[in-house]
Amino acid sequence: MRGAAPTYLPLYRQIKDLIVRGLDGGAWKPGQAIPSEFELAERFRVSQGTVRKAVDALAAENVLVRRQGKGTYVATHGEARQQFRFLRLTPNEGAPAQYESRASECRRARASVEAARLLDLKPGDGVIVIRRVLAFGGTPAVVEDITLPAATFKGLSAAKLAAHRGSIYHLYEAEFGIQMIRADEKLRAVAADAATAAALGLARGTPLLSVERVAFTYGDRPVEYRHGLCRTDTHYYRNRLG
Amino acid sequence: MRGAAPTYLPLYRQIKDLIVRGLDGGAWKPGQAIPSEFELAERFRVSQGTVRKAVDALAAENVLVRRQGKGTYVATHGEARQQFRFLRLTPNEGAPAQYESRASECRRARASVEAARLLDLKPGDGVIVIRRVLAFGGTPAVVEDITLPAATFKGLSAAKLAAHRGSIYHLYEAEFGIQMIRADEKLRAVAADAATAAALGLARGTPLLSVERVAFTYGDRPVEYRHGLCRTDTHYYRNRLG
DNA sequence: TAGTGGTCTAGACCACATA
DNA sequence: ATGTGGTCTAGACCACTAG
Repeated sequence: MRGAAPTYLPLYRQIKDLIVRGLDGGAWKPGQAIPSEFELAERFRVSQGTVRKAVDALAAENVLVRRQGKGTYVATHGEARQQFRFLRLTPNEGAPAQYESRASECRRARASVEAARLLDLKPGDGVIVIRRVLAFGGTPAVVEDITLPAATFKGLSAAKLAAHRGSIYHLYEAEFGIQMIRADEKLRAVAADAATAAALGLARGTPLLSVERVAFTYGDRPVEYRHGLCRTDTHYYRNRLG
Repeated sequence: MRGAAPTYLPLYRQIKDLIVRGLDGGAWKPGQAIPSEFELAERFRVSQGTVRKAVDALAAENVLVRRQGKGTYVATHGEARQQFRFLRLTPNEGAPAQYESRASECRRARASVEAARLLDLKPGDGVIVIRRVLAFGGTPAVVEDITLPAATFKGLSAAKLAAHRGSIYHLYEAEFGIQMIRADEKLRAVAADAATAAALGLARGTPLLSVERVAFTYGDRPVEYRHGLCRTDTHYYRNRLG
């Protein structure tokens, strides 16, 4: 009679979903405050404690940010503090460095079978492919290809990439209203091919860290696929397990 | 007048610390149930809701495991379910594979400056160094060196390693009462040296994923340092950001 | 001083596991 | 039927921010 799904959805989970729907629909923009807990409680006809539990869950997922005495805010990639949530590359010595991004290419293409599967598209659907190089302190360290659904990122161009200051996720947020919430990555060690070696100023065959990423927005909708190749002699990929 | 530390510690945080101290002191063993929320509330002279919040925090850190209708249990590395919390290597196709561990070496040594720093020891303190190979489905895939404080793991031997079934963290838990809670890792791509290449049946210079790990027990005490080299043609290192 | 999130309590009731 | 964790509520008070 009963499947694997829960037999009922707790009230605070329903409230959480309502808040996410509001965020997804643009009711509250990144960086802005959402209504107070009591106001949301009144709106949804539940107690403030139930709203609190829903907001707690979203804060734990870094979707919302609580600030005592001020309010609860929609997380944004435009803050320095959030900058390193999706950037795990760290210099061997010293603090997380600044990086400069240079996009060498931004073209239209058709989704490969693989890209279509990962981005939940149909093969042949329009995509935008960006190739860029990340440099830390002037030294090129990462070459990556980013694949995006053209329908979602209509109008994205090399000029826009060049004009934007800040992380590319901030650009997605500011220009297209797309919030990146989480990502899955697959890491491998590979040998640099000739083109990549040249771009990074390394010998062909140098071991590089291959990072394949699928990033998701609200509701676990995949909206970005990227494949990066990183030199890891001057930097390492930090990770925390637990 | 006031430093960066909080001006006070909420009651539920104090309760949380008391529970951790109990776990650290062995009051409740891995796999066992801790007392019910009401019993803990009575013992600590607080309300059940306050205990709940403390337990919630520990469950979020995977230190405790809640089971509705049954009780709250101390997490253990002896369960298949917890097996993959610290094992990120995944076969390209199919489900997470079984792996076999073969320790080729288990010797006493003196802590290097580096190991001493990472494990919070004094240089020259006694350590145990284990070298082992992990094989997935019969194919060697990982070579790693594990460094442990000798004082904490007194009596660890090649024989014990060979005799133990299950993960090495389960061995730490079962034989030495050491619970691994979390770990920090540094990942790099490196070229296989001659010895590692031979051990893995690969050509010298093959790109390998280098994984340096410091693992911590209760109270963020570092008790294990390991350095692994993994082939990543048949497997990848999975990671989730967000 | 007012408004927000943060803590703490107490009690009622629901869902689940076990006997 | 009983005991456990899980949800929901209501109210009081604390800590922080801003005007």
